[in-house]
Amino acid sequence: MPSAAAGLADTNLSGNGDTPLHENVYQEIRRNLIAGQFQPGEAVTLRGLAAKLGTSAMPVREALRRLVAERALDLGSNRTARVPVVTSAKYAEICEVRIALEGLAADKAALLISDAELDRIDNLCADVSAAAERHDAATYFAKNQEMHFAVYRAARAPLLLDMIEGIWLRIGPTLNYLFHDIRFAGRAAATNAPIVDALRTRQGSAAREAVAHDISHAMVWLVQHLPQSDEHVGNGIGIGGNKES
Amino acid sequence: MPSAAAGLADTNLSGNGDTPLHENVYQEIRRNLIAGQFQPGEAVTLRGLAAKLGTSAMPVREALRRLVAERALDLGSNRTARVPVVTSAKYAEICEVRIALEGLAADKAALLISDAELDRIDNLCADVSAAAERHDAATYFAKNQEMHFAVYRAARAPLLLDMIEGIWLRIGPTLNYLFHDIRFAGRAAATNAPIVDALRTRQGSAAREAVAHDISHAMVWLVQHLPQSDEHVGNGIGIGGNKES
DNA sequence: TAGCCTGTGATGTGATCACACACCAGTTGC
DNA sequence: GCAACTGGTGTGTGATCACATCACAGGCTA
Repeated sequence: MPSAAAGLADTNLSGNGDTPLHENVYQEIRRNLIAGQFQPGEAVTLRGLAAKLGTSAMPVREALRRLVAERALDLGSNRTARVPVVTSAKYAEICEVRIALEGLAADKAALLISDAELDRIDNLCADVSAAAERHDAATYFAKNQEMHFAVYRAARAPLLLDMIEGIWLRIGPTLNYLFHDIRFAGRAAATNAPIVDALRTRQGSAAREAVAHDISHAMVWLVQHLPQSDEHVGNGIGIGGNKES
Repeated sequence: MPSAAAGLADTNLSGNGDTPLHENVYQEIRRNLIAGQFQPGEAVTLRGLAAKLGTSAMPVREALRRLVAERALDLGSNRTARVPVVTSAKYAEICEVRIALEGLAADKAALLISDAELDRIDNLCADVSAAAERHDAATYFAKNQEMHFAVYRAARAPLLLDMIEGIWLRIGPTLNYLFHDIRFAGRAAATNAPIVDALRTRQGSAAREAVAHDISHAMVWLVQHLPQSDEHVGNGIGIGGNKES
């Protein structure tokens, strides 16, 4: 088995018209990253990915440089890009930032959101609950993300949205991979309803607190399953930590 | 005059031992960006910079890709990298995010800061005031930045610090260039003292509010001098907007 | 004189090659 | 038997080349 891109299906991106090749490569890697196709700690090599994607090393080089700059990949000491390992300590810090940023976005959204957006968020919220009921981790993850970003997009703050996306890109690989490994409990989903309620009544501070509670609620459960240190991870054993307590 | 890197002095980065060349190129461009050596809206070309820096186009290509990913440069429609033009609307949004992020950092710093760090911040604060008295915009800018980051570093939150650095990198070019153009008024500097006071008494929420006030105070003055749209900027005329009202 | 048109230069993009370094295993020496 | 050396393989890095595209200037034609 080649060391790079264990879960990445072979593709061919060479024939896509006008958009630059490195852009497609970037999107492809990013997509697979969010979908949890890469194991945290796994090495991502230039030529390995180039072979998988059917391109030369050059577009991959640019895509990796971009992902490293966005902190979606880590640059190890030997300059090899690796999928970052989110430790419990790092995740706790990330959640503090998320509460600040996503709380602000929810606050702004409460004052600017339209009824149409509200209805769409309601539907997404129902999808999330349904997926949670079915223990369908994959669509839960996708729909939950879609619902949250529908809220944040309503804030009409592109820079803020951009930064929130960057954070989700960082934690996406680990969380999604975690949900592939650990049986999804079907909890959460109840913390989404207060967000919609606050939004519908246009209460900014209530929306902020609802988002903060949603993030905190997920955190206290997740940190138990995250590794405490980023050493000896990504060798095929799994995410580590206290998997069964 | 070549179109790229108008204010960038010729350098030679080729002989620097072990660190990769593209890393040095990145640092060099970033340094010049923060120092206001590039005009907002100015085009930054591959071969132009390569010639200036005495390297081939390859390291420059990677450095630019990285800076674009960090939003320190914009990628125009014709795929040419440009120094971003921070409009007054964008700056207002940035300040909201800054208040959320830097406020959080100040809050955390108040609980973790050491006396030695507090003394160092005190000294930097004095330097800032002295530079403001002398109307010395360059050192005011540098010392003010150093002082703020000394506070944020005391929060012991590397991810948070990283994001704050990213934001300063975005607004640095415009603000610094603005201060080169417009006579620096010597205001501000009085808003730094409350930050230090709150830190010294370990009052987190007070530190947060002091930082928020510092950011808002600078904003209301700056937005008047920022352009309202990013069109027709960077053609050598200047930053635009209502320069003399 | 006005409008179009083409040639030319510059730009980003992608491929390919050569090189230095790191890692890993096999071998040789003690 | 164990340690140190040594070879090969794979890695990122940087240079160079070829190509498509775009902007603009200059000249041509109507």
